[in-house]
Amino acid sequence: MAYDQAQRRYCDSEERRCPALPTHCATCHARQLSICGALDQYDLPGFATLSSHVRFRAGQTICEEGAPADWVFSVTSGVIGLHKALPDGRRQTTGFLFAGDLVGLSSRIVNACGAEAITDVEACRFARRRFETYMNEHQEVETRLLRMTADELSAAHDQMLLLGRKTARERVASFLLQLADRAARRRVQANPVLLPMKRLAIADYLGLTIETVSRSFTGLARLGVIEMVSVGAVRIVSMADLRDVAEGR
Amino acid sequence: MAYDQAQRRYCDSEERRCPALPTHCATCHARQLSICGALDQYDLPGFATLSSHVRFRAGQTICEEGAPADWVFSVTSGVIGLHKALPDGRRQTTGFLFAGDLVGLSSRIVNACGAEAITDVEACRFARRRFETYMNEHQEVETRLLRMTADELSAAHDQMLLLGRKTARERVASFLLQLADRAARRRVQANPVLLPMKRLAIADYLGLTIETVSRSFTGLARLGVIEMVSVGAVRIVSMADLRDVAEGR
DNA sequence: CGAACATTTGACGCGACTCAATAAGCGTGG
DNA sequence: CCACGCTTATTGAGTCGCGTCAAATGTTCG
Repeated sequence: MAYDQAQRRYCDSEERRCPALPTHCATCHARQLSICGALDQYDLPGFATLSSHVRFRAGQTICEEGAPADWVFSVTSGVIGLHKALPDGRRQTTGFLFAGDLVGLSSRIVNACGAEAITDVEACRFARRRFETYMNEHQEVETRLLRMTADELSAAHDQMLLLGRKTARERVASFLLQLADRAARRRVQANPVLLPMKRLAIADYLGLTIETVSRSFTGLARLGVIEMVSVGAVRIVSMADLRDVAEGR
Repeated sequence: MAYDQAQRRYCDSEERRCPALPTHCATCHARQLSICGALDQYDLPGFATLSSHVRFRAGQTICEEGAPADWVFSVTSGVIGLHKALPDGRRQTTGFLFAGDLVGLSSRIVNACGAEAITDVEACRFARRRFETYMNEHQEVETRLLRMTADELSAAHDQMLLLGRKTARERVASFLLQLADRAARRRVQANPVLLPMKRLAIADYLGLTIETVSRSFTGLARLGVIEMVSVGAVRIVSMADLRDVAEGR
């Protein structure tokens, strides 16, 4: 996460989502962490006192599906995975959240999804009750949240197309494009795409098994559209070709 | 759609979503149609003039994926299907909308999904620009829309679990439970579940083919958890057993 | 009644899953 | 620096659920 000296803040929130309101979290004492464009302590007096800074180690459970939805989190660094599960243990990851994203948009009374730290994570935690009260008192926050939730919904629809209709290879190609796209928007390294999550997490997100994910990577590499730099980094040789593969053309 | 003499309105909006604000559409001259709890002409003066009443025949295209998102629709009767498609024609239906639902929640500049009339449809149409302006001026509308969008997002996550991890039989069982649930909430016939859509529309929604949908119905019937009353009506013999099948237990 | 369309059923093939073995990463300690 | 053990990733062989293609049956409506 890069510190912008000119703006005196860290810059890893997504620019598309947070075009106007650069922010930081006053409860993170040592450093000023970008929390989310939706939440601006300057425009919104008293906001900073609502949150506390929390950390999670990779693999740690942040909240469980079906548990009371007491908290809203704003990711400041690291990656969080949201997931739903069936009684027999089959699991579907519904999304990965990066710095600038909010955890809990789809929850009301109980958590719609479980959340797990994919990497080490830092986040700002808000009591949902107070968060919602504050939101109702500050319409600009509510407007911003509505936009973010609508964007999430749109992304969920894309993922439904992926899960319902795409082949394994198309899914993995689409996933790489998603990651590259998000990285570019967050202004971090986008071409050798970094994969912060393990194969299992990717498989859970794409509705596949780890073996099929692995074979799909190999297949894409043999096609020549990507090169495996390492297990956790993929060079996209041709963006256009990868897009064609992802869309089944 | 039943007319409630006491409340002087039609009652097919979903009670869960529209708990407090019974409404009707002043532009529907002959009858007072419930449009959506979020949109109340009494609390919100001038609102009625924003919309016009439109009709679509079954099978008609309401709007196309990727086209400019000029309109927001509020369904007053019938069923609308939202879908996304790949260049080669593979199609995924992302949701079915019934009376009381809004079309266009996930769209911003262009339509995130295409929309098609599954049955004959009546709806109220709003110019998106004016709708959003009005929304910004009336926070209660925005609050309601945020809730509706969050609910949609939660439903989308459930569907991702279905598409990514459930077997064909589990998907069809889940689908029947969804329909029964919505019918109950809309206070219309819920046990012999009515299927207003064709097998192809069901298949597109569940990420299957029509043949597999058909075989799954037959399979569930042979299991004894449902009975096919007709092509468009299914009796649920045991709700609990059907739930067990849907969850893979 | 009959044509057009929708649904069901059957036979078969393929893509992704399962199970199993091998290889690659990675931290630890000698 | 390398040896060792543990975790994670890749590759291979075989199976199975769902897709494909084809035919039969049911439904709708002029």
